[in-house]
Amino acid sequence: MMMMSLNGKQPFGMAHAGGGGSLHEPKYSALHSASPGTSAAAAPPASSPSSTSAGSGAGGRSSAPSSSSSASSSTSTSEALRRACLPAPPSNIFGGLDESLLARAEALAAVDIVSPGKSHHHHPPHHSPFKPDATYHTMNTIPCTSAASSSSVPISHPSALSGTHHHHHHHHHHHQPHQALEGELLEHITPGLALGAMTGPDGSVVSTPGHAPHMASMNPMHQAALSMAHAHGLPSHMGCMSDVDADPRDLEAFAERFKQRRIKLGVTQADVGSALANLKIPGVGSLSQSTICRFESLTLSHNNMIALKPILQAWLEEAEKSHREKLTKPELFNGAEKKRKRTSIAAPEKRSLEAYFAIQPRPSSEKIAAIAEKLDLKKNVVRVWFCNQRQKQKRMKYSAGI
DNA sequence: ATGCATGAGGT
DNA sequence: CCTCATGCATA
Repeated sequence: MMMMSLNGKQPFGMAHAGGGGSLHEPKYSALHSASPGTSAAAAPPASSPSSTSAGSGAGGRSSAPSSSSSASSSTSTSEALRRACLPAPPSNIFGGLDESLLARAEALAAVDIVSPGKSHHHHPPHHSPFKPDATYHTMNTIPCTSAASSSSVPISHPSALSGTHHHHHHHHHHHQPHQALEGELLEHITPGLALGAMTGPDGSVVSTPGHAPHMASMNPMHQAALSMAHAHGLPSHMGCMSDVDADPRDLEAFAERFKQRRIKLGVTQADVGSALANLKIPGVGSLSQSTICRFESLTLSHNNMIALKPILQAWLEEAEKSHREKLTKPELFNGAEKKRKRTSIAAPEKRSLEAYFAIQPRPSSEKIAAIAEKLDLKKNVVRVWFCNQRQKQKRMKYSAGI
């Protein structure tokens, strides 16, 4: 009974605090909508070349100054470059692959070729003692002292703006690694993946999150920034920048400045995320701590970074203004119960997946199913894993080598 | 700070 | 089913 503060925020600049306990109200982000590939609609608010976007726009923001489909990669110089830098040996199927890696992948691959006509009784000697995918969930007993909830602005407009965009697309042929190889050299390999795995890192002991009520010391100014809700238009000068600045270097610089100033204001990443909704930027709702974190660490796609920059910049300006004025308004937070499961893929399985990924980043459904069965994971889990892996491979990070 | 997940929008 | 932008749940 007496939890005064509302949300356990993470200690500022740092992270890793169980502070995750941040309970925010259901945030609906309207900021969504991606226009992959060729579409080059403007990002969020500022950029939109067409005035119409603002009014209707809401949900639709798309970015993509450059095409992004993996297939057509060369459309944008920067992106192509970026990707080229990533530590993923794309072409060398065997050339630069380590043997150990290959071995694992092969072992894995063996699975799918085994089934067809032959005896498919390749049942694993013994796989992990327990389901690798310990899908655990923790009851989220939110003791949240729900305060007055009110101004939740779930600006959710499913509408998408698809404006005129120049798009040029030349398709690239993509030679995909022959899958035949698997059938050839992998057959005899023994799937020893599961062996010697159990003892490993996969403690799988998910003990209690143990969030300590670590809120007691709040900076006097800490809340000031959270609530600036002036709906005044953003500085007009923004209109031109969001559309054109796509330099990773600028983004990197901005991200860093952003983080530093944010910390200076005593605001957590989660705070920023929620506060974003208070800026009544059309089409912009709140964002999660994750996203803010990723922005700061540049672990977002290039397009995403570009799209978010103007928004975060706007917030920063507002926050600093408010801070100066020492405007203090009551916080409004709310908690909602949400549960979700996060399957944890054990180390050995993960290694196998990685190995396989090195060979074939985009396995077919059948293969995925086979892999899933072999690793004793749900097919969907495997599929999602591959999706996420591809995304990671693509994300920006210190890829700004231009 | 990250791993796995969900969903929208496109093929 | 994929890609992308995001987010919950975690370590």
